[in-house]
Amino acid sequence: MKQGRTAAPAKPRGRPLSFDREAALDKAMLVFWEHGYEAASISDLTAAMGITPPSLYTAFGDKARLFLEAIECYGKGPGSFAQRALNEESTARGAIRRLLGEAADELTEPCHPLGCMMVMATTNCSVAAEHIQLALVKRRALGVALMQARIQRGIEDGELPAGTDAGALANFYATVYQGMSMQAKDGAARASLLASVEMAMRSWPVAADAPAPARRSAKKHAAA
Amino acid sequence: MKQGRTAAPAKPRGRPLSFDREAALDKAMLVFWEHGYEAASISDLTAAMGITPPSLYTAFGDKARLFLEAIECYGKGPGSFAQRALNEESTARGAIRRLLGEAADELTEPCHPLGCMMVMATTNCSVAAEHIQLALVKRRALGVALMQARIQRGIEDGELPAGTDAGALANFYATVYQGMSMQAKDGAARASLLASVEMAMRSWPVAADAPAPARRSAKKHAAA
DNA sequence: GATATTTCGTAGCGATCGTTATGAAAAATA
DNA sequence: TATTTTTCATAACGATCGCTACGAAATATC
Repeated sequence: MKQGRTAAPAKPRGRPLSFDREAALDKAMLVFWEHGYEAASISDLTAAMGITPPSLYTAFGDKARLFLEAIECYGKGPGSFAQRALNEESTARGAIRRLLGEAADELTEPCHPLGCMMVMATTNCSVAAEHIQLALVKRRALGVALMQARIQRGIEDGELPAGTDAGALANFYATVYQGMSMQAKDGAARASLLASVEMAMRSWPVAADAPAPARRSAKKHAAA
Repeated sequence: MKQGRTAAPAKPRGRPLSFDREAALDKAMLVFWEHGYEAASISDLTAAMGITPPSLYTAFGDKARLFLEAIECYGKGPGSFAQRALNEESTARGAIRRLLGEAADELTEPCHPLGCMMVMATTNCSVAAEHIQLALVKRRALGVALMQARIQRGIEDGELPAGTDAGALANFYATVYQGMSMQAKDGAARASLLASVEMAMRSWPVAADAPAPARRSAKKHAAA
């Protein structure tokens, strides 16, 4: 947003913001990512964002709305690899493999908090934050739906057996992804996650008339 | 403990406890299980346990010690199925399969909170609770070690190929288990988790000279 | 019964929680 | 310059956090 000087300057009336709203949101995202929604206090957030509580509230509404914006920020930033993997690969198998492979990189990246923010931020919370948790559950379900859609396309393309249950397959790989996120948070190394990705890909369905998958090491990139 | 009238009566001097310590601990476990360590407040706990704060502190020390006791209580109670599965099955494959299969039951059981307490209770917390989180990380690693030991025994028994990486295999199934816990917390049905268990078991290594695993549905119980 | 020991309920401790009232400061408009 | 509008920093609000004095009540020992 930040209304660049492109279309409508829309000269604001009062005193201008003294901080970069997007940069502050980025810092807030990191705090929520690291500690989760409830454990991240307003004083943690304002300290990281470099602003005072009144500035936070005038710019973002309240803690809940700030968190929801931070989630979107995550989805468009560090979490965007998933959508790219699903959209850019030519096969469903290649898409899922790339998604999990890049997840092993992303989830263990030392430049930012470990694990997936969507997975970790509200796994446990008080009754007061249940609506926040619900919002994240929906968001996660949306991610699974994207995987399912990509797999369904693979079925229709003949890449997967006709009787394949796209929903069950998507659920399985979502389960693996969420487990990888926990492992990363617990300190698992990238190589350890990649080994689990290899294992998980062995469960990929093969067409009944297709040759059995190679017993020994599979190629790193299956997509064309 | 509750010192039954078995060996040492050890007649206590002062006023006796007016509540059942183990029953109260059980209630506390449920609260921690549902909300996690930090989101479970002392007033939540005392309300569920039916006691006042001073009674809680004299009986259990403080919140952290109560939580650690609750974790042990979980491991000996609702979470004990895992150790039984690993100990009682005659094959490593059967043990892992039973562990995950019973997890699908346990994690979605409507009689108590969803998911695994060990996995959910401290996925995200403030810096003040980092030592609690560390204790749970260790506890989870202990569970993985048990799986690894069972798999290693399978390798030595010739059930699995000699070159199998027991640690990697244990990590994979731990990843699936933790992912299942998240899915259950998000409301996934038992059948959905069982489908993921089926998928995960397809990754089980087969000996090079053994016949390939059946393409169609595998038998429900692989163990003897 | 007198004393010692332990737990009981009440009530409140200091600290932090998320949030906001208040007025000065900085910009556009008049 | 005067007015309007918005953000700024200071300070504090009521509520809740984990935790604990305090004295009364309940038991064992003397």
